[in-house]
Amino acid sequence: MAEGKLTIRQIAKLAGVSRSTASRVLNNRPNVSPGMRERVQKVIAETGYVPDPIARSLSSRRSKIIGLVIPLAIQSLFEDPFFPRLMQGISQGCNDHDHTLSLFLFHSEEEERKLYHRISRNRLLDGVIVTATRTDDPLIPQLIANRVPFVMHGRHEDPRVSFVEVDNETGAYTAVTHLVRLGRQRIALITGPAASLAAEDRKQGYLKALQERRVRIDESLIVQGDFTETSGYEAMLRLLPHEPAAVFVASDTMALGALRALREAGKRVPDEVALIGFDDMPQATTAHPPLTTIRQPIQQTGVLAVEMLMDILENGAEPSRRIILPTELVIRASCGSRLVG
Amino acid sequence: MAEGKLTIRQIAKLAGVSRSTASRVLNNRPNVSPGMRERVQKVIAETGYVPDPIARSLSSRRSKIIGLVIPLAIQSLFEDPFFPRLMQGISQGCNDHDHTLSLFLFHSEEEERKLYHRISRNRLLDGVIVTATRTDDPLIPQLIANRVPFVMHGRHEDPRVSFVEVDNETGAYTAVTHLVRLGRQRIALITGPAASLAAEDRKQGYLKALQERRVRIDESLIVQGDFTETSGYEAMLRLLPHEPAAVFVASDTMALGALRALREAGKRVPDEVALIGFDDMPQATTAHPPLTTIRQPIQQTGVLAVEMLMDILENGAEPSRRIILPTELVIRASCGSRLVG
DNA sequence: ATGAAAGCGCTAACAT
DNA sequence: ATGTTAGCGCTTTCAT
Repeated sequence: MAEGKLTIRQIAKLAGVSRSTASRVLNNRPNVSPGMRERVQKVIAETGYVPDPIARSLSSRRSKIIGLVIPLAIQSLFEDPFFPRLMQGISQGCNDHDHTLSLFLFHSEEEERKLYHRISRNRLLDGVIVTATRTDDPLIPQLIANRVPFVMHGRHEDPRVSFVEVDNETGAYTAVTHLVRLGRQRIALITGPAASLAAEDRKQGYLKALQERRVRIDESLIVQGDFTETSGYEAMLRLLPHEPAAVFVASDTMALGALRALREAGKRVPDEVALIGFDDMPQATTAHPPLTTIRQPIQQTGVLAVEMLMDILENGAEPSRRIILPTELVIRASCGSRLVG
Repeated sequence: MAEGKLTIRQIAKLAGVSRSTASRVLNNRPNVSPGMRERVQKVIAETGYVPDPIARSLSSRRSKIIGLVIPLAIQSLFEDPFFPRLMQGISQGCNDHDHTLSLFLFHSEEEERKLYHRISRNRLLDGVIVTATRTDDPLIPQLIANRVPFVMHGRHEDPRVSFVEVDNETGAYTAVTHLVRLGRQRIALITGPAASLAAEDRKQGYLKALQERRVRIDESLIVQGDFTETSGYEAMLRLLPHEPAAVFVASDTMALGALRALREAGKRVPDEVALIGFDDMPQATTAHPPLTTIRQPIQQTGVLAVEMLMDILENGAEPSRRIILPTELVIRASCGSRLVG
């Protein structure tokens, strides 16, 4: 079976056609007679031939590889269950569209700088998906300057940037409104890092919900975390002296931390303090008590990010695209009511 | 600055040398006079030229891309904090060795089959890292048959397979011995899936520790989980009627589930039931009570897997390599003693 | 030490 | 509908 290396030349020879014809059937292109097509396909099947993607890339100028870049600035979050979900979605999108996924993580600023340069100037990647990062992450302008097609996962303020995100503000608004309707006073907020637009949007949703209900904003009821469990724990500790009756926590992971602080302080949830998280991670279900939360379709955002990128690859980056997906309130025990608000 | 597309030809022209010379300095090869070398380097720096990796790959037959394959069989575990850690290690290894990492996940058996075929026959990847999977995963023989250099993360029984793993048996042995020394009777085991060699090795360690102390093995104290939190919970539920005084749980994630079952059953940990997990995940520290566990150097195994693969790439796959890393007992509150056994 | 030239395996424009 | 041919951008003999 293995007569010489298996190249399109071999296939063409074995099928008794020219390389172009072999190439045509390989790429499912028209202008091949049914008989020829079948003959070539038979040879391909028999030999198990797979065209060399490198050679293909060189001549077609499309590598069919896209990069997923997770900047250093948010790598502390990489252990959050959020990422596996996102990666599953992105991987699925890639597989669906017959592309290979490359993953870029960094372990020092120097490494990041070096790879940012490569990613933007290299022609290895057809396009890039960048996860939400500091708004001033230098990768974004670099990608734009070098005309590398890319999509952000999470919104970005530059109007030229295409992104897919989730309606964080409305999600947070829904959560807080739910707490208000349940009659909770003194609703606190554990927010995410200041540099995160998602965190910022969730904070806006919180503020909007309270303002709409004419509730005075109490700054001492707003503390900042960084999306990690520990930061949720510490934030709750700082909140405790101010006696919140409810807390909207900007991520489930932080909510788990808050829950831990509450348990150690002997506070009953939801009786004394009601809690609502954000994300709807698997752990939300098994938490004690189970966490009411705002579900966001993470995996789907991954699939859509790939789809958006494919669209850009085919039709150009302009005009920029935006997709904003809705969230959903999932009521469990931690908010003190199974009533839908 | 941008006169024509930036190719090695341009660089050579700008530096006033031939392409060969430009190529030599690009690849840090000898036989270039210092003066020439400097001139070329200057041009490269000024233009920000990055050689096209695709063209490079085609002519050098080395893509500098390695694949990380996570088979469908274990994708339910992909949300375990284990994976981000592993991926960070592997990514670090790749960056250190100037290689790109591609990630392969699957979402159906058909997709897996198709991609297995490509991965093995494609010359896109220089090599592959495969995470521990079913012992009969068809990928392994396919990679061998097609002479694709690869390394397994987790041991494999085929003697031709190179792998890096952790000393699971000794780790488990240490954990159980610790429980014995603390005077616990009726030490139970929550094990991982039968198809997992790591789970099997941990079970062997459990058995060995008990046998060595002449403790009778009680089959009703051995229940199987699948490494997920829920399975740990359910396993503990099944264990409860048999009144174990201690449980060695084959992963921290399952231990968290066991802890939940224990809490709901009103059992005090460690007073009534002592617990030791495996992995030393971040959650082990913040669990209630904090989890005594067997720490395994996950990230390091990732780095080493890449290093082993690089070695194979340079020096051939034979003889097969094996690295087995030691584990470490980390004593916290859940085992009922801070005494080192 | 340097350069000329032959590929690497494929796609795509062009010719038939 | 099919075949011929010229690259894609680089590495790598082989001359010099």
